[in-house]
Amino acid sequence: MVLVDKLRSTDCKPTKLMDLEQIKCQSCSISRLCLPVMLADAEIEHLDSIVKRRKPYQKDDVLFRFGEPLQSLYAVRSGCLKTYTLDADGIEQITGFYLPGEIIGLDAIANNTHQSFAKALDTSLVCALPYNKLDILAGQIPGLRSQLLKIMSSEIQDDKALFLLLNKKNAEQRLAAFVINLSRRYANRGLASDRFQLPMTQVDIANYLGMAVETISRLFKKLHKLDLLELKQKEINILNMQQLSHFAGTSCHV
Amino acid sequence: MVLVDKLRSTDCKPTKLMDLEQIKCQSCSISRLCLPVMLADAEIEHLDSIVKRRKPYQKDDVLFRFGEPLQSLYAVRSGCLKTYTLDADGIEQITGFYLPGEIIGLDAIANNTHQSFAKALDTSLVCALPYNKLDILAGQIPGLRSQLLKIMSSEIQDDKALFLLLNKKNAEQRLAAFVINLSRRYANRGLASDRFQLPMTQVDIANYLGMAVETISRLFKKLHKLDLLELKQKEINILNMQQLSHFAGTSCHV
DNA sequence: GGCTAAACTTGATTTATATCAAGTTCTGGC
DNA sequence: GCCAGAACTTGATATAAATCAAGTTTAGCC
Repeated sequence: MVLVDKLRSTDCKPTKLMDLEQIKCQSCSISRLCLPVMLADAEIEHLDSIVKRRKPYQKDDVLFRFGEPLQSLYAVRSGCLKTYTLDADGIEQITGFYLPGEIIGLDAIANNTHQSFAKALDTSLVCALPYNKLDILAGQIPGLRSQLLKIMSSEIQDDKALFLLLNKKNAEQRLAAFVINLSRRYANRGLASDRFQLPMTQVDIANYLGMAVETISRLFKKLHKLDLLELKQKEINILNMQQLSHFAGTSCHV
Repeated sequence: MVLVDKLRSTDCKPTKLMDLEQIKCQSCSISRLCLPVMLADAEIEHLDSIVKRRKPYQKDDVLFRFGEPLQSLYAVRSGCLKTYTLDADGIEQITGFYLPGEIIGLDAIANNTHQSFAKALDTSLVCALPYNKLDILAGQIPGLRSQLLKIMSSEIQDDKALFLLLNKKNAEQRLAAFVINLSRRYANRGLASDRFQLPMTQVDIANYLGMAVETISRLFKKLHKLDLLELKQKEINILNMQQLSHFAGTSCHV
């Protein structure tokens, strides 16, 4: 099955789908990206006991909707998801993409209400972290408390970086930076960083980066012409990482 | 003295400058915006004991620099400050403005390093919250832990909203939304929301919103022509809050 | 109280990117 | 293996806002 193959390629050990749904934090291949960083074994077990593992979400399945009360944060185990709001005309406004090891729903903590919709872009496994239990556990385990604060701080950092990107950079710098950013996130989870599948459509990328799809298409072509990357169907192949990074950072007045 | 007058107008009780530097969390007029929300008296006292009150920062004084280790978060008591980074050419890129009751430096928690510069735009009083002590205290006081998480979540919410604003709205909607946002924040601290001083220059606003100063100037003029607001020197006078909000939210195709 | 630099204003011109229009290619379901 | 809808591509045109240029006003300083 396609699904099992996909999951296999995500995890180190070849395991059956059933096992992947049940796997514990202790043996989770992405735990170093997730919450259990630096926790003692007993503490991880404690955390593991509150985590609810969900059956895989299929493409277009919705995890939560705007306005729903916060029940759980979601840690992505495999696949990819997006968060989005709807504007006055009901048009989708994508606010984020989430890869394995990343936590969805942190913005809901302030007023116990989800601020966006979350939807799977692909078959995805997630762990649900019931927030009230997580909060209590954070009071008992100093390492978990610190880690939770760090994860939130990290999200604030990322948001500020995105802000600067959108506010100060032109279209090609945005797209280059977007690709570099995805690449770094794949590298972090131990996957190939110079060759990977784009989990979202170009329409989604355009929406997220505040550009027209046509512009995205033209710019991918331009980046290819410059021998910086190749895009075949949805597979990105970064040909010159260093120059692409440079391109993303500083304006290229050519 | 100008300073004392300014502080007086910010605080309920007329007090001497010396008192304001020493005032405790228990009697701080902005405490409901700051950390002590919902804490018991004894807990507030506990928090109060770690807060270091600083002499006022003068206009252009720097609180911390990019790359410095995180010592303290800063709670604004009066005045206004900005955070910014420098781009490759050394040009200032403003990432935020901070009003009384707001906390500066949350993005530094992830890797214990400040991610920006922070500078006073005006004579400003701040409380320094030593982070290691705050973290420990958060482990002892559940209400403080929750509040800290909520404040961080709230910052993430604000960042996402800003992201949507910059990504999806045109220049006049951005400016209108910026003014509305300031107005709401003044209202939150119990000050006039329809008539207030702009604490930053138009150059700073332009920088923050990713626009040219000329555009800001023209748009303020346009908003005035539409009888939505008045700008005299640095004093904003919102003439039609409802329409201005509407203007900020939905595109006005006129 | 006059001088200087910064802040702001106004108009003319340019430009990056959106929009419009009309394709082609890909993908999933029967 | 074919069909329909979605995704992507390509070119022509429009436009919002930047840039350039040259003011005027404001505010701090000796």
